[in-house]
Amino acid sequence: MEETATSTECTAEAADDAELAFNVFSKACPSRRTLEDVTGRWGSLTLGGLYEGSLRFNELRRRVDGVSEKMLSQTLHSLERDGLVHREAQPTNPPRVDYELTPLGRDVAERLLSLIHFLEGRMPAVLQAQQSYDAERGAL
Amino acid sequence: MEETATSTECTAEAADDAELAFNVFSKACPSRRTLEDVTGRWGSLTLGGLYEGSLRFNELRRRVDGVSEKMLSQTLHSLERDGLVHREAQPTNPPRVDYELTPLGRDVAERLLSLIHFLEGRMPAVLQAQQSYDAERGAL
DNA sequence: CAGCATCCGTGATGATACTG
DNA sequence: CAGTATCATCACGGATGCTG
Repeated sequence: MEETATSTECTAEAADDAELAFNVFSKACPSRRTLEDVTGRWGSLTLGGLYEGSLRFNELRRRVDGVSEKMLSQTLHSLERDGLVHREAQPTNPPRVDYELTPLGRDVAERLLSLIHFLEGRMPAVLQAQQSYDAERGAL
Repeated sequence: MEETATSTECTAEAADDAELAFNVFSKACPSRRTLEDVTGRWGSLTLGGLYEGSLRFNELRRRVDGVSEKMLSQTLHSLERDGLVHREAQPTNPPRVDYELTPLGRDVAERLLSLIHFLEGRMPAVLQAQQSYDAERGAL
C-alpha cells in the first residue's frame, strides 16, 4: 500500500515523533476517537466544568446545563477511560462520588478552556458574521 | 445584575464582560452552537486542515481523511457563516474555489491545534489508560 | 472540479422508569 | 445520591445521481 505526500502515518512505533505518529487527520488513528471524546458535545463542557475543582455527579450535571443523566454518565466513562478524569467513590450511604481531572485532564482542559474563553469573547463578531451571511442569503 | 456562583448569564448586553455574557455552559447561549461548529467532528479537522494555508475543496477533502463531500460542504458553510472561513470562488471553467481561514478563524484554529497536538503527543498515555480501564472491567 | 438534492440506515440523544 | 436499563426519535452522516 503506497502513501502519497498528504497521507498520514499512524503507528505507536515512531516514538521519536509521537505527534506525527498519531495524526488525527488520519481516519483510522485512535487519536481521532480521543479528540472526539474531548471535543464532543458534552466532553468539552464536562472537562471545562471540572477545571475549577472536583464535583459530585449532580453538581456537575447542574453545571453543564442541559446534559441528561445518561449522557453525563456516558461522557464521564469515556473521559475516565481516556485517563482524563478520576472517579472517587465513597461507599457511604447515601453514596458520594467525586469526579476530578487527572493531571493529564487538566492539561487538556486548559487548552480547551483557552478555546472556549476565546470564543465566548468573540461572540459579538461571530454573531455579526452570521447576520451578514444570513442577510446575503435571504436577499437572493 | 447579580450572579451567583453557578448561574450563567447569556446576553449581548454586558459588553464589559463578554466571556460571562456568552457563557457556553448555559444551554440557550449561542456560543454553545458556535463551540459545536468549531469542535464538532469535522469542524475541528477542517479548521486544522486550513491552518497551513488555503486549500481547494477536494484538496481539503483529501486532507481530512474520511470526510464525505456532503459533510465537508456542510461544515464549510457553518464555519463560513460563523466568520471563521473565507470562501473565494473564481468563475473559471473548471471552477476553482479556495477556502482559507479568516483572522478570527486563525486564532480559533491556533487554539484548536494546540489541543490537537497536545493530544497527539499524549496518545501513548491515553492508550495505556484505556488498556488499564478495559482490563479492570474485563476482569470483573 | 465543486458542489446540491435525495434517499435512507444507524447511532447518538433524551425521556422515563427502576435499582442500590 | 448516583447511577443503569429500556425505549422512541431524529438528526447525523454516507451513498448515489445530477448540474454548471
